[in-house]
Amino acid sequence: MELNERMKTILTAVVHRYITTAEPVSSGIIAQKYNLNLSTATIRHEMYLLEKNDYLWQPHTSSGRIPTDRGYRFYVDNLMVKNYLKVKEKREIIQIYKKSKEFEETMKITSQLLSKLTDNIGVVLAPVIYNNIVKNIQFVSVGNNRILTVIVTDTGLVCQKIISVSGEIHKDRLNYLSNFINSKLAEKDINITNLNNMLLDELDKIISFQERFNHIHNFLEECFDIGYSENKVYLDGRINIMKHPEFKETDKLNYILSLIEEENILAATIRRYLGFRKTKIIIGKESKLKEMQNCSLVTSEYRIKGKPAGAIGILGPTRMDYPRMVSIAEYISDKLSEILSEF
Amino acid sequence: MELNERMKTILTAVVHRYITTAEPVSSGIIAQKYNLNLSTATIRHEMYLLEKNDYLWQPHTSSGRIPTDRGYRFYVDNLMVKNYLKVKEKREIIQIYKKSKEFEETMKITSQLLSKLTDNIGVVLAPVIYNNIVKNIQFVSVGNNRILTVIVTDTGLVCQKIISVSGEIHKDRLNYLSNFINSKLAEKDINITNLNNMLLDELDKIISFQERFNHIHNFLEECFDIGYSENKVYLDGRINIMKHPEFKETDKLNYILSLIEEENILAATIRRYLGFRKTKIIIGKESKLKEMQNCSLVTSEYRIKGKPAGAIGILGPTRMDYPRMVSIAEYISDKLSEILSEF
DNA sequence: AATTAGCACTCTCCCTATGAGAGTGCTAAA
DNA sequence: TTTAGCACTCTCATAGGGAGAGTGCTAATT
Repeated sequence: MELNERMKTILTAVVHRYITTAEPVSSGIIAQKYNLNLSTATIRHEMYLLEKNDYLWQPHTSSGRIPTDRGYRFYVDNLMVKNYLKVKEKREIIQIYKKSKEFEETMKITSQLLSKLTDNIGVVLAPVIYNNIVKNIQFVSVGNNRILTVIVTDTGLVCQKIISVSGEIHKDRLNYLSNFINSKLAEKDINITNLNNMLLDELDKIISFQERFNHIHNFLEECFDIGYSENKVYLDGRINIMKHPEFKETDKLNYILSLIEEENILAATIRRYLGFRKTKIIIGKESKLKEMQNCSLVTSEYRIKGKPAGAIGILGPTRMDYPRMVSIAEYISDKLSEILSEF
Repeated sequence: MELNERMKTILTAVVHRYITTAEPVSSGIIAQKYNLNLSTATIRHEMYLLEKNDYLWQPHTSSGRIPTDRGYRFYVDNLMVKNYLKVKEKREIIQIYKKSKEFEETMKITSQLLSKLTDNIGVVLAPVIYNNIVKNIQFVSVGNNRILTVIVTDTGLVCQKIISVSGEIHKDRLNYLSNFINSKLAEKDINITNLNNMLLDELDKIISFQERFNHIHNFLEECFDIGYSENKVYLDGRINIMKHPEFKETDKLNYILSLIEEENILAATIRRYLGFRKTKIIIGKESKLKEMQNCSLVTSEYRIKGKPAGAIGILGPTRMDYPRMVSIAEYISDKLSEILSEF
C-alpha cells in the first residue's frame, strides 16, 4: 500500500514526537502540537491504517502509537530531512581533535566524541589493512629470540607484531632479509594479504638449502600472516544506555549489554554493512541479531588517502534522532578521514 | 567490643548464608542449617549484639540480617578459611593459557579467565614499566617524518611509540644515535624514568652546536618521555553484573556501570592498594569511591622475573565468595607471573 | 465521499485495603 | 544463661475501585 501525503505527515509527526518523549503518541497530541487542521477522529483513522500496514503499533488497545522498525525505516528512507551540525559544534569537534597527534588517541577521542555528542554508544573500527600495499618491512630484535616486525603500508599505517623464534637469527641475516624484501617491494606493489604468496618462495631460494626448512622459514611465514588480524574496536559511552527509558526493562538491558560485551559481534555487524553507501542505518530487527533487536546502529565509513579504511558507528535505542545521528556520523567520519590521511 | 566465639560462629554463618542466597538471614535459618545447638531466641540475641556493633544490619525491623562492610571485613580478616582450587580447575586454566604466546592476548585471556571463573568482572592491569631498567633502544623510520621508537627493558617488556618529527632525520644519524645510547645503556643500568636526565645532556653534546636546539633534541626528549604512560586496562565480563540481584536496583547498577566505563578510575583504585601484601581485598565503602560503595574488589599482584609488574582484580558485589575469589586471584596472578617471565 | 462529533468501551495507573507469612523483640519461666 | 511463648512489625501478593487517557465505531455534518 502506497502512503498518501497525509499519512506521511502523520507518520513523521509520530516519529518526531516519540523520539522526544519516549511515550506512545495519541491522536490528540498530534492534532494539538502539529497543526494539521484535522480532527482527532481523522488522525485516529489514519493511524489505524498506518497500524494495519505495520508502520505503527500499540502497546495495548486504547493507548497511543509507537513507530515500528518498518515505520522508522520508511521515515529514514523517505521522510527525514537532513540536519546540519551548528558551526559552533563543528568548531568544538575540530578543537578536540587538535589535541591528539597519535593514532591510538585519535581512535579513542573519536569514540568519545561520538558518545558525548549523541548520548549513545560511540563505536570506532580501527582501519583495516587487508587492502593496503606494503611499502616497507623492518625487523627489530628485542631479545630472548623475539623479533619485532614493523610493516608500513601505502596509507601510512604501521602494523607491528612480535614473533618468538625457535632459534637465534643473526642481526646481519635479518638486515639481509629486510633489504631483499624491501627491494622487491620497491619493484612492484604487493598487497599485504599477498605477502606470503609473493615473497616466501623467492626468499626460500636465497636461504641456503640446509636452512630451508628451519626456523627462518617459519619466522617469515608468521611475519607475513598479518592481513587478516582482527581489527580493534573502540567503544565509549556504555553508561549512556541508562539514560534511555527503554532500557529500564531488564531483558532489553541484557541484550544491549551483551552486545557491548562482545565487541567483535558489534564490529562484525558494522563490517557486514560496509560498502556501497558511505552512511548506513540498521534499525532494530533488520540486523537479524537478537541482541540488537531494540537498537539501531548508524555507521559511516572513513577513508585514508581516499582508500576505504574503516568505519565509525553510533549505537542506541531504535528511538533515536536519526537526522542528527546521521549528520554527526558523517561529519565525524569526514574529519577522521582527514586526520588519518595526514598522519 | 571483642566478639566471643559464638558471635564469630554466627557471623560466619550469616556471611556464608547471605553469600549463597542473597536474602536477609533469619535466626531460624541459622538454627536450622548450621547446627549450633542454640535456640532461635539465643541466636537472635547474639545477632542483636552483632547489629549493635555494626557487623550486621536489617533492611527493616523484623527482617533477617545482612552483613555490613565491617562484618565482611571482620570475616575476611579473621574468620574465612582459605579455599584451594580443584586440580581440575587448575589444569583447565593452564590449558587455556597454553593457547596464547602473545603479550596482548595473554592479558585478554587473563581477564576472561577471571570473569568466567568468578562470574564477576575480571580486570587486568598491564605491567608498569617505570621501575624497569632500559636494555636497548632502537629507532625505525616509518615514513612521513615519523619514527617508531622501540624500547626493550630488563624484564623483557617492549614499549613502542611513534613520534612525528618536524624535520627529516637521516637514517645514519638515527643509527648513530641509537648506537651511542645503547653503548651508554650497556655501561650502566638506567631506569626508564631517568632516561631523560641521564642521557639528554650527553646526547646534546654530541649533536653539533648548530643543531642543538632543533628537531633532533625535541625528538629525543619525546622518545624518553615514556615511563609514566598510562597503563592499559583489560576488562571482561561486564555482563556478569546482571547476574547479581543487588544490581537490579537502578542506582546500584548505575554506580557500577560508571565504574566500568571509567577504566582509569578502576585502574587507579587497584594501583592505590598495591604493595605490601600480594593480595588485597577492598570492601564497599572502604574504597571511599561512591561508585564502588556496593562493590568489593579483590586484587593480586603479579611479577615479571621477580619484579612487581602489575595487578589483576576481581570486581563484584560486596556479597561475593571471598575465599574463592582470593584463591582464584592468587592462582591466576601466579600463573601470569610465570608466563610473562618466560616471554 | 470525506470529515467530524459524540460516546461507549478498554486499558493503565494509582491508591487502598486486607490477609498471610516471616521474623523480630521482649518477658517470664526453666 | 538459655529458652518458650507471644505480641508486634513489616513485606508481599492480591483484589477492588476510581480517575484518566485514548481508542474504535457510528451517525451526523459538510
